[in-house]
Amino acid sequence: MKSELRTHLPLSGDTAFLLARANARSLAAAHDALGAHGLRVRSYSVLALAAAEARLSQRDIAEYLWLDPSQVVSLVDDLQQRGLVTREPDENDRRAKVVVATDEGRRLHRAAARAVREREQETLEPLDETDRDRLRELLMRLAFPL
Amino acid sequence: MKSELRTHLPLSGDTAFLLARANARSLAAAHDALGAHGLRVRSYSVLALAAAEARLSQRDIAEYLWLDPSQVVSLVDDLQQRGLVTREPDENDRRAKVVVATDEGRRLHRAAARAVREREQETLEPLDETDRDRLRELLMRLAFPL
DNA sequence: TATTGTTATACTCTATAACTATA
DNA sequence: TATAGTTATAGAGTATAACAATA
Repeated sequence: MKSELRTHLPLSGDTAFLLARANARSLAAAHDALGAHGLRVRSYSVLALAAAEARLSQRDIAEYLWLDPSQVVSLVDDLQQRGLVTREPDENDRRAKVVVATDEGRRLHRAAARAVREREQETLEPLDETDRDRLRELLMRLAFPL
Repeated sequence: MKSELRTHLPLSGDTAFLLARANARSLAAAHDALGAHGLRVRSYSVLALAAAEARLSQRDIAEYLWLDPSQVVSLVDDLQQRGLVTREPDENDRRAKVVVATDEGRRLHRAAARAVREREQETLEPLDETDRDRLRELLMRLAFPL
């Protein structure tokens, strides 16, 4: 990078810019780690929610991942065709469909999650353990306000 | 959000996920603030670099914003057609083109930057001043490692 | 009437390769 | 041979509106 930039970084006053750039590095690493498992960031995220205990509907998943419900349809379609998740009827609401990971989906999720965590260490390398915890805590409050 | 989710948040162990979700909120706010000024996040970012002192080439801009050089072409095309930036020849390298903001471009940038900063306060509302500084410092190290 | 999942469509963003002019 | 800018293209992501089944 140009030396003038190093000394006076444009946009660095905008937290939004720093977030975006840090996120770009992080996303690239995650995408890279997931490729070997046949997943992308978004399909991995949906699979992770399907593997959770909460028995989430497609609507829940859309809200949690900040996706449009129509996007969740095709993501679940894909995972279902690969035998990684199933759509189960919600007993309390016949409109809703609960997305649940199959055994194979759970196995893949565990392996992929491990890969993501390992690769994440590189992105987080500039921070020591204390700073990583601090960052997670701050991001948590931004990501889930209230 | 479902109450089970509030107590045990899936994916919250992945810093990448927290970054992505915080960034999604932040991006939406910035996009919203910029709309009134006829800018998007990416065109605003390019304009901000053109308004900086460093006299950056398109290549510099691409690297700084994590964009492909070919994307910068059309972003600069658009800003140039609107009279907000000009392409100036680099005296030291006749291949390169320096992107410089016009007076009108500088005015728009100042107004847009103000709007982004104001709107950003809402996103950062869960954090007090000390935490905001801490977050910026941590993100800076992730965004610009070395 | 409102909500869930779905389909369809258009638009933006991303990734890649090739070309030209310069270095 | 390598780099800066450009063009072209395909694929992924995003935003919106409409519809059927159900609440």
